[in-house]
Amino acid sequence: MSIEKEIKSTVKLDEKDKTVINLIYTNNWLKEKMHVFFKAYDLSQEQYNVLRILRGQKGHPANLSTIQDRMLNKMSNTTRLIDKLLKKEFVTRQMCASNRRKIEIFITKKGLNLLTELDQKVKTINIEITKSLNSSELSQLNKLLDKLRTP
Amino acid sequence: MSIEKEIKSTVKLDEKDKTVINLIYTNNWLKEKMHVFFKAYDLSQEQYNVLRILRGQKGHPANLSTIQDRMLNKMSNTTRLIDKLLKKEFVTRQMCASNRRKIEIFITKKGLNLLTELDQKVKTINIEITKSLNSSELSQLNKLLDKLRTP
DNA sequence: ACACAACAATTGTATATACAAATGTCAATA
DNA sequence: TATTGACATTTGTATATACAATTGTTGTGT
Repeated sequence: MSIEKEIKSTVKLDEKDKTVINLIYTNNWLKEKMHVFFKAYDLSQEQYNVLRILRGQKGHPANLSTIQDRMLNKMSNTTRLIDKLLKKEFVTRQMCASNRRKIEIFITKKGLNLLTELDQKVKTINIEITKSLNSSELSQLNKLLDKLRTP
Repeated sequence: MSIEKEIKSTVKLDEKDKTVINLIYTNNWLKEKMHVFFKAYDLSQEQYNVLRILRGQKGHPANLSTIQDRMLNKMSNTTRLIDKLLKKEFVTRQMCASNRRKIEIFITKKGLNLLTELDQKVKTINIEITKSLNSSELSQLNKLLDKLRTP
């Protein structure tokens, strides 16, 4: 359904306004789906993302500022997010020997196992989410989103 | 910049995964811009949206469930959001005479004045946000987002 | 008229987010 | 070698979000 019908707009929106509202609306639609998915694992989207960042380190530790840098949501509180992952034993933290200001964070075996389990399921949900677009439309959409963000 | 460079991904993503991440990433980029804008007015995005819904009622009241239905974010707590708007005197509430379960919410003159002031500025920020895309790209993007959400 | 399910809104509670302030550490330089 | 500014993280606090439970009201069937 078109975004105008979807939000029952009483006024005609121009294409720019429509795009902004469409992005917000589409994101809520997406967030809802992701939220339902991750809830079953007692994990937030951003926690999952951080675990993936840590796996991407391939055995090397990552410190908090590196993680924050790569997070999708730059504003969230990284310390407390890591606290949650620690409590679930998906990561460990230790002081950096060469620079005691820094904290090194590692993903644990348990964390890696969770990711392995999730890999397939995330793949599946991403297929489900994008099922209405064919591959040419997907790459078009990616191109347009990238271009939208160019400063 | 392409989403893969942007998130410094260490693995090659397929187009579907890339689209999902791109949507999340783009939304955070957008949310950040909107947040900065609305902060100056001590208003959240959703509060602004609710005021617009109320203006769209053209003098008729809206009750809570109607508002919730039209909100972009279906999950937020409408009662408390209205509380905030009440405190700022942008809306009034009164019990519905014919059905005392319902609450009728009206936008005040003060609320309408704020919206009038914001109309121009929102237009401006939406132009700023979408400045990298021409009008054909904008309508393409809208079409793709609408299609993405088709069930 | 009474019981009861459905409805509409509110309240409670746990968690997440945003941002400022504080703490501790390091590096540069006077 | 003290001092100062920058850096890295943590803590505090206010607000927002998610969702369950509660309260009060209405419509319906018996």
